[in-house]
Amino acid sequence: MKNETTKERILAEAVKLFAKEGYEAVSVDEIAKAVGIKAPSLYKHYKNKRAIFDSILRFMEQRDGEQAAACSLPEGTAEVMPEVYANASTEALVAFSKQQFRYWTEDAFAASFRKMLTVEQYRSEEMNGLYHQYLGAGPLKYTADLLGSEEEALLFYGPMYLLYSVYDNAEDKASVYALLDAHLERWHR
Amino acid sequence: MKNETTKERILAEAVKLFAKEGYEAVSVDEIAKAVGIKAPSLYKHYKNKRAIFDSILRFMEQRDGEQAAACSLPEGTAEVMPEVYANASTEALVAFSKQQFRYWTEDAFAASFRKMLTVEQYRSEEMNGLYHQYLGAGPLKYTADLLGSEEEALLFYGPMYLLYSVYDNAEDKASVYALLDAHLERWHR
DNA sequence: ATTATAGGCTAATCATGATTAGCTGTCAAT
DNA sequence: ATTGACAGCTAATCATGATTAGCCTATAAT
Repeated sequence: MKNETTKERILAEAVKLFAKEGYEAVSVDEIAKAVGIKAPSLYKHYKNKRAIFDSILRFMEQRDGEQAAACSLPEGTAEVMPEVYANASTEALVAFSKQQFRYWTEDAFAASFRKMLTVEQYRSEEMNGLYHQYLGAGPLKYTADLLGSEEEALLFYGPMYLLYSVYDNAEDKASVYALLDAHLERWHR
Repeated sequence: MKNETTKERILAEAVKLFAKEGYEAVSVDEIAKAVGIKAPSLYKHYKNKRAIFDSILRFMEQRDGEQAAACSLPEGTAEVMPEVYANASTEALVAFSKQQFRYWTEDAFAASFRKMLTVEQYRSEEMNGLYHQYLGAGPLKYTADLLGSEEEALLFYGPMYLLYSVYDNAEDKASVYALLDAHLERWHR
């Protein structure tokens, strides 16, 4: 066993390709080539192309669980646990948001996954749901619950959401982090 | 000749499909079926599949030119024409933004085009450029020029940008317009 | 009336892409 | 030393998808 197993390499290369081209547009051959093996060998690790995609989803789901667990912010919605929300400070939201942004931009797998969701979001109900859970309505609603206002949430999360897109294209990534920090400063008070 | 020519119908159906599935994932057969003809007949109107895609881009480019011309806001960048920018009022930006939002959501072709750019944005430099020109860094920079601050621009355009995504999923579209209006109100002053 | 064109159709063609079959070498455990 | 699972490879297979060829009909212009 190497530092990274072939099965993992396939996942890593596949998510990169799916992010760039979209699931349908990527051939099994392309994935295999990226990994450095021949297409039929892929089938020793995954039942078929779709299974690779599904594994990416399951892998991320698991990762997300860990990420959430390692973080102090409450899970669930405000309706179910209002008292917990009342205590959560805006400071914590800011810190959490900064961490989330770094996660979705700096972590190679997460960054590819984010792009993959972006390009797959309109293909099915399921993908649409995941996109919103991770990047769209999900974080927005979460923020709204914490800030107690949908409009405030829009003002808080909208710029972050836009910065993902800016980040992906920026020559100078540091300047984007500076913009993010400046934005988040507004909520320090 | 009908109200809408076959050639136009092809464009309309194709952009819808490309928005949902992505260019590569859509077969010529699928487009033909949506139009109500057989695949080979498509070739009487377009040289090949790529030509349909290119026509969509050119059509939108033209449309955009008209849209911009019919609008009072200045074209070009602040660097080239600072005096024009100094005169443009925030009121005008708000009005323009509301119009833009309605355009990218209510106009069927524009809405599909927006989604198509979203799902194609990572495939090539060209698509990335168009995505940002129409929806990402373009409007952001434009806003920054008018407001004189990148951070303000983020605060202004970020929420709008997020609302496109919210809109696409909303059961109740009117509530999204309400949110947009509430957001834009902030800049009335 | 004749004819040319536009636009639709069916039946190839030809390439690509997913997947399977079956062979082979490696390596750990017997 | 032997063996079995693992992971790779080459050579099919089989379906789908883009595109072309060639035919047919309506209709607009002569």
